Amino acid sequence: MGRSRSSRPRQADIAREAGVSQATVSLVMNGKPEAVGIAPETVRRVREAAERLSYVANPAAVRLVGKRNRLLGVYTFAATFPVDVRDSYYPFLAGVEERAAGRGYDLLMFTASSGAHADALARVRLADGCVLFGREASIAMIERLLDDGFPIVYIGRRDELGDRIPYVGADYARASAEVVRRLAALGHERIAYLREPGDQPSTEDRARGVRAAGVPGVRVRAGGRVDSGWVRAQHAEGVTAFVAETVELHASLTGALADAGLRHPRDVSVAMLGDDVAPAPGAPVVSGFALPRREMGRQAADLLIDMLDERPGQGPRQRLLTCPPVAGETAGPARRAPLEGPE
Amino acid sequence: MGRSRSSRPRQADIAREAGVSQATVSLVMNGKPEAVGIAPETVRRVREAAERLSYVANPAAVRLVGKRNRLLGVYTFAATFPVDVRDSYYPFLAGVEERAAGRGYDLLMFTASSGAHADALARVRLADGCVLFGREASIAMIERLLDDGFPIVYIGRRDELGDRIPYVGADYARASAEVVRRLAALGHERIAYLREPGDQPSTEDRARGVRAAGVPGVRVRAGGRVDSGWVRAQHAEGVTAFVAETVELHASLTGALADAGLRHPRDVSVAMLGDDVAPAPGAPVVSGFALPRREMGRQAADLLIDMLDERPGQGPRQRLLTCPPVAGETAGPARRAPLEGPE
DNA sequence: TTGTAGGCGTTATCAG
DNA sequence: CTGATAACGCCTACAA
Repeated sequence: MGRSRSSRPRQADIAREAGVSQATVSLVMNGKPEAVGIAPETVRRVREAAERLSYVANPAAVRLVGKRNRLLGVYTFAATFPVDVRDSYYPFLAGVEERAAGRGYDLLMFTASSGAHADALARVRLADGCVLFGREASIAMIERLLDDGFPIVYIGRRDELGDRIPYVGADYARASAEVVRRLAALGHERIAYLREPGDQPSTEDRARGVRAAGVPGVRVRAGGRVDSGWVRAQHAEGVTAFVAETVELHASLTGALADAGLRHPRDVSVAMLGDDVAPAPGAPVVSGFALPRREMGRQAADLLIDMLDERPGQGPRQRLLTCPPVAGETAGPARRAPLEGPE
Repeated sequence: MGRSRSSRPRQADIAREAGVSQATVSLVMNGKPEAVGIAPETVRRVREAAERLSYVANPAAVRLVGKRNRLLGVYTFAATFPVDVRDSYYPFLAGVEERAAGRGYDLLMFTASSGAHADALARVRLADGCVLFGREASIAMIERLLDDGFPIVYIGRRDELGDRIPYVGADYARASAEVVRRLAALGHERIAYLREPGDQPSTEDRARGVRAAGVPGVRVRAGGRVDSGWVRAQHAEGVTAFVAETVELHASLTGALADAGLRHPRDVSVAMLGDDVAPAPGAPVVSGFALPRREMGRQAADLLIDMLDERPGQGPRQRLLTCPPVAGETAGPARRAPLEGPE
């Protein structure tokens, strides 16, 4: 008996069944039988035999010989925030997956368990190329991958490596400027802007946008959580609008506002330089702008696959997508500060 | 110069670097160097070279020789709904990922474009095992995997294959019964139940639960979208509550109710046999129950990894998790039907 | 203690 | 159209 039972059929088994050679089976199964000039009758016999034995090519063998695994890596630089970043991560993934599926790639998601970038540096190479994202990227790791000629695309702008690294980012600067201008148009003259510490491009870009808005009364606070004392003080100084860079800062801000007894948008306006992917049920839509996450994922995957398939890249290797503004419910017309006394 | 740049390093490359044979590299990398008796000095040299080149074993090659590659597969039988099922898919994925990360596995997500399940399910064998999910599973293919002894775990109950297939499902029957009983307790005597056509376990289980609730005035409608005419007719016949099996049916139902000028929960009550993962902003919380998606993902991954690592399975191979009820905002006390005339 | 050789299932290239 | 044969990258006896 040919193959031992319980092991799956190989091309050799089909060949025997159909009375042909294994090479013929390979040719038939690869879809180009007539191109090579194989008798229709033979093709039929082979196909039948394959069907009968319910043959499927061993993917490991196929990929081994193809020198490509048709795997698209997805690596996240885990953030250190308490909030589950995973939530904001899936929309990107959806976009990547959509394109990968369309172009015949599977996704290899590297789990951020160890967080040890050293190990990651190697594991990432399990895939043919890799989409990277997350603030707090390890530039050393990225540089190393680039040096080795390993194909990567970053989701999010990265300028640390000049034009060496392909990316698909969001135009934070422009969108942020618009947010501030909208607030100004609503009559807000003093605006407090809460930014993250550090110098990640995503942070710097937004800061630049805020400055570029050209609204004079903007004060900046870089750093962590805020409390009711701080917001009360700001309000007392005439601040009528708060702009938080991230979801985390926004959460901190709304908490502080609530503690301080300030309602928004009634007493003050609140905006965010981004959006909230996983809003609490019943929470108001935050004013700000939306990240085209899915589209970023799509374009990143396309860019990467173009590189892998050695296609002539259709577009630039570094792209910034525009972010649609979100009017939201947390910002409204400015109301002259605390002249009314409590309640 | 050894390998061409941009081609991933192989054991042969390391061997050259370390001045040993490729076989030695394999022995060292497989962790049993001292068992075979390799000089510590040699081991060190090999390890260093591997590190320097960021070596990782080619998963295809590993699989071809019949060894594990610590990749956990994830495959979704994409539904054919217009609504993006992906949304309800990520919470499961999050659970799977969490456990995979914790136990040292990376995730291999198999993508299937437009019902090409045959091809995709063949590729699945590149992983050590696979978590499957989605309604509309292809039983034939699952059976094939089982026959070949390929480790799989289904997320969702599957009874088509008896006890051959391990799964982690939700206890739809019990949760559904509770939904109906809650409506009854609110005074609803005539309830219209909209179920999907077909005989998927998830559908049948819920139907069984609805029957088991023991509420006499329940009428069933199996099939697609409903319109305002239908809901109006039901209402006229004294139906005061509607139960939709799925998000899709629920969406159709609320549309029809709006068209018919019926408000819920004021005029009629609405419940769902499940929850809405991606509710529209500002949409009310739908009464029904929650699927413990993340936990299902966790347990499925654990179950599968137990099989892969040949651990003594901690629990049963087929599990049903209970679904916490969700009071929601769409169901309320019954209000005697349309005796009040319009407006 | 280390190297050599055979094989996993497939593709691809030859000369027959 | 068919055999034979050489990769692909890795593992594992078996030799030395």
